[in-house]
Amino acid sequence: MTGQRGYHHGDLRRALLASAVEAITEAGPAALSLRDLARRAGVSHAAPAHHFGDKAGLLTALAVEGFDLLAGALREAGDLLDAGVAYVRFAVGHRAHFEVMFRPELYRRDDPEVAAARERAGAALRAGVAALPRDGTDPDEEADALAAWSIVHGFATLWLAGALPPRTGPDPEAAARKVIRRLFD
Amino acid sequence: MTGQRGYHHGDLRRALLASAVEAITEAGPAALSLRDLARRAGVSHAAPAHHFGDKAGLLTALAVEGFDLLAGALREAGDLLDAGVAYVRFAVGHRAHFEVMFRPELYRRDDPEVAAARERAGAALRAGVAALPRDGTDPDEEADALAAWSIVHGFATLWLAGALPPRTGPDPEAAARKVIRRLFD
DNA sequence: CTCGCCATCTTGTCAACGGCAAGTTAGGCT
DNA sequence: AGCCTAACTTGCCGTTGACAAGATGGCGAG
Repeated sequence: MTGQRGYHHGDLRRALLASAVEAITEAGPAALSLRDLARRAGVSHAAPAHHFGDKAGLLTALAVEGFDLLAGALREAGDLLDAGVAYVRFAVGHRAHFEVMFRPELYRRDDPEVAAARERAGAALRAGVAALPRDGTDPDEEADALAAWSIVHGFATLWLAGALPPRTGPDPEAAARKVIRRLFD
Repeated sequence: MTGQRGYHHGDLRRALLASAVEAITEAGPAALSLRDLARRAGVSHAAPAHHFGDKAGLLTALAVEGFDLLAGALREAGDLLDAGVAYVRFAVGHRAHFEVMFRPELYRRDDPEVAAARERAGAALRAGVAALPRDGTDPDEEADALAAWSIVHGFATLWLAGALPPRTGPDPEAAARKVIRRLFD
C-alpha cells in the first residue's frame, strides 16, 4: 500500500509522473511545468527536483516507462500486421509517452536505463519482422524492418499531429491496418 | 536591396526568421527564445513582438515558409519514388521548418496563410501518387497516398530523432530510397 | 529508549523568459 | 513644414527552472 501520506507524501515520484502524463497529454511536453506538477501534488515547488534532478530527469523517467510499455504491447501482438497496429494504438493511447520518447532533446537519451528500455522495444520490433513469412526473393530483413517501422511511426506521428485529412476516418487502428497492408501487396 | 539599416533595421522580419531557423536547427523549437533572436539581430527584446505578435506568430510564419518549400521540392520531383526521397531530403535539409510544421501546438494551425500553404504541399503530394502507374487491381488511391506519406514521414522523423540504428548508414536519401522501394514490391 | 543519520521536502533567491503597456524615432505623404 | 503611422524602445509583471540552505520525520544502531 503506497498510501497518500506515508511520511511526507507517500509516493511523490509516482504521483509526479502520473501528473506529467496528464499535463503532456493535454498541452504537449513544451507546456510542462515542474512547478505546476508540484502544485497538483500539493508539495513545494522544489520537491520534484529531489526525485528527478531537473526537468530532463523527469522526462527521462517517462521515456523509460514509455519504451517498456511499447515493448510490452509489441510482444503481445501476433504477426507483423498486428504489431504495426499495436504500435499505432500505443502512440494514440499513450500520447504523452510517445511524444517524449521520440524527442531526444527533451531528455537524457544516453541514460543507461533509457538505452536499455529502448533496446527492449527495438528487440520486440525486430522479432515481429523476423517472424514474417519470407517469399525468398530478397532477404534484406534490415530494410524490411526499417520500412515497417517507418510506415507505422509515420502514420502514428501524422495522426497525432492532426495532419491527416478528415476522410481518413475517426478510427486510427482501422486506418493504420489499411495502410500497413500496402507494404505486403 | 533590403539593406542592413534602411530606417531602423531594414529587414527585421526576415532576419528574425533566419535566426529562428538557425536557433531551432541547433537546439529544437522548445529552446527558441524571442529575446535571444532580438539580441542576435541587435534590437530590443520587444521588437519581435511587433512583427509576429507572439512566439506562435513567428512559428506560424515559419510553418508557412516550410510548407511552401516542401511543395516546391515535391513539384520538382519526377515519379513517386523521387518525391519520397525529396520529402526526406527536405526534412533533413530544412530540419527547423519540418519540426515546426508537424508540431501544431507550437503555432496557429488554423491561420489562413498556413492552411493555404499546407494545401499546396498536400496537392503536390497527391499529384505524385496520382501519377503512379496502376496495375489495376485495387484503385484505393487514398490508402496509397496515406501509405506513401506515412513511410516517408516516418523515416524522416525517425532519422531526425536519431532513433535509427548506426547500420542504417550516413546517407538518409540512400537509406530512404531502399525503404520506399519496399512499398512497390 | 534515545540519539543521530539521511532521504525527503520546504523556503528563499536568482536570472531568463513571454507578454503587455506606454513612450520614442524616423520615413514618407500631403 | 507638418503630421501620420509603422517600426522600434523602455519598463514592468507574473511565471519558470535551477540552485542553496534549512526544516522534518522515519528508522536503525547502540
